[in-house]
Amino acid sequence: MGIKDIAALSGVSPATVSRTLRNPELVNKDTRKKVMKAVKESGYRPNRFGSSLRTRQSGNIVVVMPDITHQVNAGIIRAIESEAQKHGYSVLLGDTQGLIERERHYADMVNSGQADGILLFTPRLPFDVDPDQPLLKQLPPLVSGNETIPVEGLCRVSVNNTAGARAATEYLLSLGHRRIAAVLGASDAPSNQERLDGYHQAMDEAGLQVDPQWIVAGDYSTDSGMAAMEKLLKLRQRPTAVFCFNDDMAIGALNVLHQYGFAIPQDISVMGFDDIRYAALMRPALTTIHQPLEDIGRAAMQLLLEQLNGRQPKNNYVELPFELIVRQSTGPVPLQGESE
Amino acid sequence: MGIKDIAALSGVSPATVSRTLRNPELVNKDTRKKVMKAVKESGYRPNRFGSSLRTRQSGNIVVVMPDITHQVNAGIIRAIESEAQKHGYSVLLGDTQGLIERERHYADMVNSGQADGILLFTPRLPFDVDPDQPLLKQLPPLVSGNETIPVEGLCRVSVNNTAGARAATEYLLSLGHRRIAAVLGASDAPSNQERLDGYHQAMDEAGLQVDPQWIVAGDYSTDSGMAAMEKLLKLRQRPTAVFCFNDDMAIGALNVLHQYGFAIPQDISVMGFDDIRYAALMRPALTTIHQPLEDIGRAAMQLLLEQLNGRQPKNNYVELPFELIVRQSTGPVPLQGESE
DNA sequence: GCACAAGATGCAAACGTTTTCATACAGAGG
DNA sequence: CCTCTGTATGAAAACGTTTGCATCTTGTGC
Repeated sequence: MGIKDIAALSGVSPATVSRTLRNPELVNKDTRKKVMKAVKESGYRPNRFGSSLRTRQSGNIVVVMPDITHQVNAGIIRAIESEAQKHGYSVLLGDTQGLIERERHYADMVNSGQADGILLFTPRLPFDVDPDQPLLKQLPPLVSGNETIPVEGLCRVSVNNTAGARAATEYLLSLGHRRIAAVLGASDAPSNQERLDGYHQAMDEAGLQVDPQWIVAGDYSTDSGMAAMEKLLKLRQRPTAVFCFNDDMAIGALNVLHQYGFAIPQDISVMGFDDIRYAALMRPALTTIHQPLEDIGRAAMQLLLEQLNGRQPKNNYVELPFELIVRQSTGPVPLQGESE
Repeated sequence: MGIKDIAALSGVSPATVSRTLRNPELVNKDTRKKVMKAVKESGYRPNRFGSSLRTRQSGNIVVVMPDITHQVNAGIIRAIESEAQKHGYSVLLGDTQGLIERERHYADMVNSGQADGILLFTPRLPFDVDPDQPLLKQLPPLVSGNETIPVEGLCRVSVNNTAGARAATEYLLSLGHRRIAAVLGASDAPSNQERLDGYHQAMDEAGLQVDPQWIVAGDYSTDSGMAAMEKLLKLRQRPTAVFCFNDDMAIGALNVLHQYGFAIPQDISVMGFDDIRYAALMRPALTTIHQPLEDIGRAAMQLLLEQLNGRQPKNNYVELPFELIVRQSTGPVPLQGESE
């Protein structure tokens, strides 16, 4: 059941069969019909490897993520896959489990021709590059998402983390909060630095001095959110609002606060970032910054498709809109908070 | 940079290079070293397509899931991917978004040779089969997971849903509950039927009559859990405990109960199934049945590997242990509940 | 010293496509 | 009637591996 059989079946040459399937406009209408008929009847599917070997195109893309188990990543990859399939590409899953060696392993797939392009949601470029050559020329079709790698000219897509964090902080300020803590994400994540910038911008513009104790380390995990909250509660001057740089940490914070008997948001306000599905289902429901996961995934894939089709996209940075979602975990600053 | 170049570089034939890479034991130690050196220095990676074309092996497996966005699926696929990579396989992601046409699309990948095997987490076999022939002979290397397709001899892996649901129900019974409602999952999911069986078994054994009104339809989504809970609250004789067939629905139920001002578990107990990450983070934390996602994924992959290596696994059904996780959403039956 | 086995290696033919180049034919313009 | 252009097809050469078979070498037992 190779292309030769179809050729024989329809009385033409393999070349014509191939053309019928890939460039129908090159073949006469009647011939086309004959071939199509034979294809249908035999259920012939071109062998991908024969084709790939010849064309040097795999029809695969690989998406590299630190942990597909996180809502945010799962949502994004789902959109990617949908968009990819629409354009005839299959997606190879690359969950790095946080290991750099794995990042390299997946990067290798595109080097070895197993994938035509790569979607990177990790904060590094896992490629060996010659520092003397222009970087971009050495990279395969690639787009960086979320943890956007700041390389001039690199295709990137994400929400504006800085503006998002700033909007979050400004919202807390608008509620009257002045002592606003920030729980940071993974220290090697660009998104973390960006969000921190946004926080600082808002505080600066409000003319507020930030007590360094209000800035506490985390790593985007729920546990780190809990630990951070514990630390904040021990401060002499407790913050009246806590802005966690993602929802998981905010959920951790919520739990610690409950445990210590605090009322939210009466005693203390909590904000997240991401708007994962469970944010709305918490008690109290979490105020947060929404990320349009589907749009991110789709945009990333589209940017990659441009490159795969040989066009260098005009806009190599796609910035998607975030949205402030006000729920019940934030409220006006408590009175004693003001007066203290 | 083909195999020929390496051959030239190391002064041997392409055949020997190939053997060095794939069956080192066939080649003399010294030769092996020479070749390896050339490979290292040139950074040569065998072209997968040349190889695949010849061997008819893709080195890929495809995993088909209804929605990778769900914790349970994401956790499983992560384990699969890890195990697959360990054995040199790459995984193609197949998120069906619930569409049967997509299931078929992914099934086609293994038919067209793009994947060597398939891991199915959907409740259907998306293959065209000849009903006169023995079914198993017509299927590619395949294992069915979670929504286990009940075909004699098919490789399957899952927890014992029936026993799990039964344990859940028995636990509620042990707390003194008698009016125990069940919120069902997707009606076409085998897991749903199995869990329902378990529920009935426990109720029967306790000698309790099940009021049909206590059995309410759902589809494993949070929304359906909410709707179901609303329905249950409208009953003249309200249940004192609600067993939702997954955590998402239980979380929905929890939210509705909060909304109506019920105290959990004082007024009403709620149980889930799955033990997703957020179950422990709910207020109150959700009592549930734990599924060992990692083990499920690994077992499924191992079962597939057996088949890919030409061995028919001796045990074609792997049943993994569940665990009853008691948290705060369940408690003794309220007194008025007993007396009513 | 000979036959034979075993161990290494090379030759060359696949595997199933795509695509360049050449050919064939038909119609148009002179 | 001849040439020219354009359209439709086919022949054949890749693409990069793997592997059956043949060959050559070396060692072993008699």
